[in-house]
Amino acid sequence: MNQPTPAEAPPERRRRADGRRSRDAILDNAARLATVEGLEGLSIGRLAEHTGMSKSGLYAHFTSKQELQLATIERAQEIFEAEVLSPARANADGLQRLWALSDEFLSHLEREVFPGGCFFAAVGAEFDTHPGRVRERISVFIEEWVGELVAAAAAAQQAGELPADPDPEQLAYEVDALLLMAHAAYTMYGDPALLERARVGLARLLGPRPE
Amino acid sequence: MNQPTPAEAPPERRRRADGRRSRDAILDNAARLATVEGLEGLSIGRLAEHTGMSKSGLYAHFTSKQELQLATIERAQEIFEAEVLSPARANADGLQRLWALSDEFLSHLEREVFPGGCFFAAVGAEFDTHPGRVRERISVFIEEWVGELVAAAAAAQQAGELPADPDPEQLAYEVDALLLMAHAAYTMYGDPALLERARVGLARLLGPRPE
DNA sequence: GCACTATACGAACGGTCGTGCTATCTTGTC
DNA sequence: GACAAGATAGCACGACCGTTCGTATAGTGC
Repeated sequence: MNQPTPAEAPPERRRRADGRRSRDAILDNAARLATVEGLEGLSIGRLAEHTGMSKSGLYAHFTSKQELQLATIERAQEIFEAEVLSPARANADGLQRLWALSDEFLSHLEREVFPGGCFFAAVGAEFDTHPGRVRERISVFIEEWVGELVAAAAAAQQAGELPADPDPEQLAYEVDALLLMAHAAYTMYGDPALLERARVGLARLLGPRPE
Repeated sequence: MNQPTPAEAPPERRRRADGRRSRDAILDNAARLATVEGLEGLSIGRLAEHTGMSKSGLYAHFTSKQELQLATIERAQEIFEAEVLSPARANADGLQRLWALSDEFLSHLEREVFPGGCFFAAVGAEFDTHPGRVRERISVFIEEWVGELVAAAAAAQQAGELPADPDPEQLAYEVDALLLMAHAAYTMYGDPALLERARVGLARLLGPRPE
């Protein structure tokens, strides 16, 4: 009933090179600005001004503000992948990777990859009370991130690098708590000592870094 | 140089009983709605509609939106005092109070005193990148809250209820991290098990509840 | 009970929001 | 080099924003 046939699929609009470049520039700015102004508070006009193009020119790349927000999340996810997940995955599964995930996360805060700290912590706090497609995508990503922590914790336990007592989910929760706190405190006060406190807490939780 | 004399102080406008009642109702709604819509996203019009009065009638109680935001923070602080700090302070200083502060905080999340979780976590995440008087007041309150945790941790250590090893600031940081995580996770997913995880983490940090 | 004034309202302001429409450039394809 | 289509800009819209103003109503101190 009303099922779209393949023939009715969107006609696969071809993209021009300059258009793709513009779109990339827009989303780069959007991902970074959203951690400062918020994903909702970021207006099309200001984003256009900041990108150096007209409001309608920018808007032509998206069918609605919500599509822009979803594309921004996707771009932020790519940045997070490149800056945190990918380097951490270069480490062996288990305790080493768990430490690497934490260290890379804290490093991306310190390097201020996003001016407003962790993108997903920032927009997650904004959209946790706003049901819809945007919130859905954010929460899915957070679940994947937590899953990554849980998997590393479970591997560490199976390798005997960590005691089995707090189950992997609990361990991931406590690690994530320290990372979230580091984001919140460092974004609010800007003092690197507040990142170091998270590292101290992690050492109490995981023991010293392996190797 | 341009120093205000006492005579120039604001003429102490007298308040009527019904006006005070209206103002209280406005701020009650504002404090709760701000955890959902955000302190900036909450518009005068919607707040007025939600309170059952006209936009201009509501606005007459404040000289600007920023004054309304500051008054809202003050009201939220009173609520937090009544729902969390005051009951916790009924406990003896030291480990007992540290546990009470944590439990009362988690309880106020579970009872949904604010629909968007912890007021100061929510608006703190919104304003951490917005310098100004609003952010200043929020950060001052957070410092006071952390100070309360630090003081209780220090007292617990001096009473020999906790090892002296992680200094009180570090201990307070880790406790606060679990509480912040509980707020974020519970607000996003609504699962009480996510509050329980914080309690488990606290037990690993502080040992079992005393008495 | 009267005079005073805090309170509340309706209307309107300049501005910005997201969103369309149309025209004009610019790029890639044959 | 012509031509279809993508990219961008200009303009305008209705809605809502914070804010102001004039005015009617009603609580309070004398």
